[in-house]
Amino acid sequence: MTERISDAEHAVMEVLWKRAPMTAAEVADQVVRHKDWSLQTVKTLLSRLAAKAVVGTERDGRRFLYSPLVERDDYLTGVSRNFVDRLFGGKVTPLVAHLAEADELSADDIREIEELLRELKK
Amino acid sequence: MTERISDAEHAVMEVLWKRAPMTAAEVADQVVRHKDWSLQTVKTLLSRLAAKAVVGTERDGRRFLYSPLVERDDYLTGVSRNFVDRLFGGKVTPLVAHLAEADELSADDIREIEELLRELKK
DNA sequence: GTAATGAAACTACACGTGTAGTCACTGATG
DNA sequence: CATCAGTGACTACACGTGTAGTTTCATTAC
Repeated sequence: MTERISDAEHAVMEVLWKRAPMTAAEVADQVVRHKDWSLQTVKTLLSRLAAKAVVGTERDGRRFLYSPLVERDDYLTGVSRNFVDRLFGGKVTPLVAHLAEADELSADDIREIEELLRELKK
Repeated sequence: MTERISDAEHAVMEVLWKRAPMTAAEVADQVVRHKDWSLQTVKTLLSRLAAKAVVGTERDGRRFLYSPLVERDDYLTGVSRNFVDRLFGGKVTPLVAHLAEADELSADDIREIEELLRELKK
């Protein structure tokens, strides 16, 4: 069971998944481009992620370097499965059907997905 | 902005979406088939949902009848969009691609989705 | 060596959520 | 009429989360 990652923590993870290892200050610099948080907030989130062993720390002199210990792909798989399970009875088709009905799928999207599925069958 | 519905509240809503209006006791009877909750817990959740105007109440003598005020479809659309936005940059294709790579899509699923997309293009 | 700086660690605090317990009221029953 | 059973209302309480402020410790600059 992968540890739960909250929304705010997820924003931090996205930064670390793009590049790692990074110092807290570097992470904060990146995060602040999207979220209006203070450095302290980002540090707190990093600590919580470290406490949950979702990121690892490595001492670099007087500061830490942080790196993800969980792969982005694995995380996405976990939450996606959970999402599809809870809301669509575990089946992907109803999810796609729903998005389509709600007009969340453009004609381009449909073409893209068809192409993707064609590839998958090979 | 539709009011946020928590996980536990969602379980209650699923019951009400299947049949409504229902009394608190009836809802609890159904919910308890899946969740190991007390009647009081279900009542609390109903109250919170009513406070958020996600369910409506109608007096029936000394008790209440509860009905959803939010359509299941609208709710699903909201959370799905939110989910796809946050995790897949708002694009559905990467979501499908991800599920496929993670082997969450069976050959049958793929056929179903292809069929669905064919229908959509008409 | 003392002061300033920068980093992590610790503390804070309100709000949402999961999960109930208890109270008060109102009809029904004997 | 006195009691009981069912119901909603109110209260509780711990834990997670968002969002920091404060403290402490080590290093760097004078």
